[in-house]
Amino acid sequence: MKLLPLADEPAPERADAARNREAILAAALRLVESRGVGCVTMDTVATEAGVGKGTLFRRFDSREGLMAAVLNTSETQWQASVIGGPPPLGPGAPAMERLLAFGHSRLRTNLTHASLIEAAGRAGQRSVAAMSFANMHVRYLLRELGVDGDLPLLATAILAPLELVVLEQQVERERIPVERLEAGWDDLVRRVVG
Amino acid sequence: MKLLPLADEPAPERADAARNREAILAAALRLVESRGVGCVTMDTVATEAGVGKGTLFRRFDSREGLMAAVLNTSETQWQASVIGGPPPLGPGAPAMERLLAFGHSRLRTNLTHASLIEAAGRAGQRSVAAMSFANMHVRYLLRELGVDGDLPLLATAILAPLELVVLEQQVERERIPVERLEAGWDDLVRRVVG
DNA sequence: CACCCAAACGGACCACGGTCCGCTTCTATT
DNA sequence: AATAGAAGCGGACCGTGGTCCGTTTGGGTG
Repeated sequence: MKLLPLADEPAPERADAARNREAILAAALRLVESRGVGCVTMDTVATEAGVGKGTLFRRFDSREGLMAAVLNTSETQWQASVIGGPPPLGPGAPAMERLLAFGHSRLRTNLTHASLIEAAGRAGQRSVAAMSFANMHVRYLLRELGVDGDLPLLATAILAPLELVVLEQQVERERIPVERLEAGWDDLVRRVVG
Repeated sequence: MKLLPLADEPAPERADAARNREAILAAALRLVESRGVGCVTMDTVATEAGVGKGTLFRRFDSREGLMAAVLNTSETQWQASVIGGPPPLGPGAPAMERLLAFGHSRLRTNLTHASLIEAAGRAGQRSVAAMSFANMHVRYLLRELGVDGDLPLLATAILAPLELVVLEQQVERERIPVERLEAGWDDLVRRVVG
């Protein structure tokens, strides 16, 4: 007899499903770093993973979804180093130093994973993890610094210039060197923190 | 005898080409506002404009390019009202008021044309007109306000939270009402201007 | 162990963006 | 007006993302 779930649990995953998810993710990661995001088709990933194309789409919804999942692995590592890594990015340094280190790190990370982020598109942004974590962390640091006001919005405002769309405009179009972007961001932060 | 062009002129447009460009743009605009950006295919536009598909792509490079061109028409109108419209958006109001009005207007415009902007993608951003104009205008107002520092970067930083990617996250995901976004932006600007 | 059915699978199929190339049309020149 | 050749045209064609549905498989039940 089956027990009725009281709250709707997220539906347990069947064994083969889990195995396939792993295989797909592994194949995708391998292909992406071997031939570059742009040259990885869904068919290729499916073949490489030894599954049908339908399976890819059931698991990850879309190409964007798959790329977002791939991106998520490195994103998770990064989050770990923010939460528990060495200062000044990790805990142990004064809030202001941490905030600046955070911005620089985020800026460079975004630039590094540019093509993946782009390929992940909206799926990447809307993944609860990515944006939400950064915002929460900045909010925390701002509070620590005694800033008052609408912290969620202030955090977003500070984070916005680090978004890939903005960075790309500046780096590619206007040929601004990364160091200047960092300096500019520091300036922004100091003005906002006051 | 043909006179050699001293500087490379942008190559004059043949009459039929110009006619077709008009027809395509008109058809695209009509289709976009009648059935929505998402339901407009390149084939449809071609048919509606009475030209071949190849012609579309020769003129506008890609779907993004076409959408960017469509977007550009309203963008141009908007720019006109910033340059020569009634205050506080247009000239005649104190710089701070103008700056705030500018932000609000930009915010609402971006939200209004959300789907088009998205469809225009990178082509929309990189169009020299759009981003470059806004940045230049903000720079001008900041200078007017006696702000010093790296004005191009400061302007970008102020503009960044008004980018569609950021706005959508806040409006759709976090259900933040537009009024609060405006207030938040005002706060940001005041902190930056000091 | 045999049975069942919901969940998962997979690959044929479709729609759309984008390219290619042989043909047509414009316009400069005499 | 005739001509030539460049610029433009168009639609058959291709690759890829995404869907659909008949078939297979996992794992709970008696």
